[in-house]
Amino acid sequence: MAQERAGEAGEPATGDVSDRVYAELLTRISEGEFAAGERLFEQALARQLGVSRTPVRDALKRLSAEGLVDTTPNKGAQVVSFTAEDTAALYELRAQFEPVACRLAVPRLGEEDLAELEDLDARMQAIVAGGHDPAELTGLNNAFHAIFVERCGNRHLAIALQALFRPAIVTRTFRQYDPRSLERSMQAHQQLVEAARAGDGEWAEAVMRSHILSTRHVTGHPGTPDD
Amino acid sequence: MAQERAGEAGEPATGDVSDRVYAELLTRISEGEFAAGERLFEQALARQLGVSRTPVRDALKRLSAEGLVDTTPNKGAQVVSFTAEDTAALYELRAQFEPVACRLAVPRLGEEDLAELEDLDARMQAIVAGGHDPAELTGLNNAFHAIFVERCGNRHLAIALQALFRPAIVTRTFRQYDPRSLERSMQAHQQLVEAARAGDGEWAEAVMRSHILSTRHVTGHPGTPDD
DNA sequence: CCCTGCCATGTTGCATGCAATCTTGCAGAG
DNA sequence: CTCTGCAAGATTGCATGCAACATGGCAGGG
Repeated sequence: MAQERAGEAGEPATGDVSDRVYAELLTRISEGEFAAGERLFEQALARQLGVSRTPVRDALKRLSAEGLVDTTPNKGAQVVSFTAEDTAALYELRAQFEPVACRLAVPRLGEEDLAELEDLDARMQAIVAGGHDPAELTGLNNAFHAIFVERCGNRHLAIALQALFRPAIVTRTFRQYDPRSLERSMQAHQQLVEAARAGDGEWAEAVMRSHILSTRHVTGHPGTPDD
Repeated sequence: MAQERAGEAGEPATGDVSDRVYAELLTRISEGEFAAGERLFEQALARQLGVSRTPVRDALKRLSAEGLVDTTPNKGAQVVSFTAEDTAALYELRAQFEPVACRLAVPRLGEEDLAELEDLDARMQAIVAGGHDPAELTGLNNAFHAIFVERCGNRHLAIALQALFRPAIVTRTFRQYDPRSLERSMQAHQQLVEAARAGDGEWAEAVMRSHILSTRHVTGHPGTPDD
């Protein structure tokens, strides 16, 4: 859900079933169904998803390349586990690089992208207004941020940035959502949409930077919202 | 040849044969044996390397995730081809980020790493002094730069940076080596080793930045040396 | 002569079988 | 009681068979 877009930015194109499995595993990881450090067995997943081991294997390899699972030669894959320092560093890097991607992307956004941003924003606000479902919100938020990364204009920068950002979906699950920060994030998203509509990359960059920084120092304790 | 280190930084660990195939394809691509845009057929490569299609498939997927080959759903993989703008942007990003990684890495380098840096530097100088073999030099240079990236202290930053840098090995093959820039690069490498020995991250950062920038503006024409 | 539709070939993608390796539990010696 | 060695189970990694899709050539019609 929300990751069902065929080609995000990297080279996701593999097969048909393979992509389904990948998407499934991705959402399961992001929704916290798999604990950090939990081993992922090919055969078990294959049975569960009603497919062969091959596409599962492919998906795990892909997740491994993206840094979402660790694989050891003859032992298989397990969900990454982060130390507090890792998480902090991750946010630090994000705060530095994502705004840049944002600035680069804004002038390149088409009407389609803008519409999607608005749609995602609206859906997130709807969730916040009603009953909170953190998992679903995480997915939408990822999609929201992904748009800027994907459209930054340089394939390899996009790949590199996604390598940085994707692991965050693992850490995020372990935090609660506090209403105050959440509201602030929603406002930031709205402002991002506005800046994007205005085609003002620098504005968007600034908003994105403050958006991320605002979540950084609360990292760990009371709970960061979706950034 | 220089890529034979088991685990670079990302999650390379797969199998035994699989890694061999990956390394082989990587060097072939970097040495320009495969033209840009050339299709890579699984079966053909499998026959050539005396293995099954499976490890070849794995290796191609890995290269795809790293942005070295493009894959289309039912068509397979082909070597990436860059526009001039892509290459320029790549160097731009490199100039921004690699020095940072370098600064972070230097304080973390152990005696072993320093020795390897010196060794690589020495071997590159030997090649320059004798008959030039650009291909071999490229491999050594990649290994040299990789050390800084790998030791930067953050796994995910390392992955992200490698996503940026690895594609450069494709573009580099298409340039000639001009003695003047080459000499300058060698000096930069030496200075990097010195800075690393001194544990001076900022110095190393500055050297690395100028090192990369010195190669940037000649990109395309007369030929950049190995950066 | 050019264009369109079909058919044959080739290639990828998925499923499955087998061997090598690692892990886990137990038995036996100290 | 603890530690070591072994053996059985389990899991990954590699090889191969089969079906689906894409590509290229050829024939037929305009």
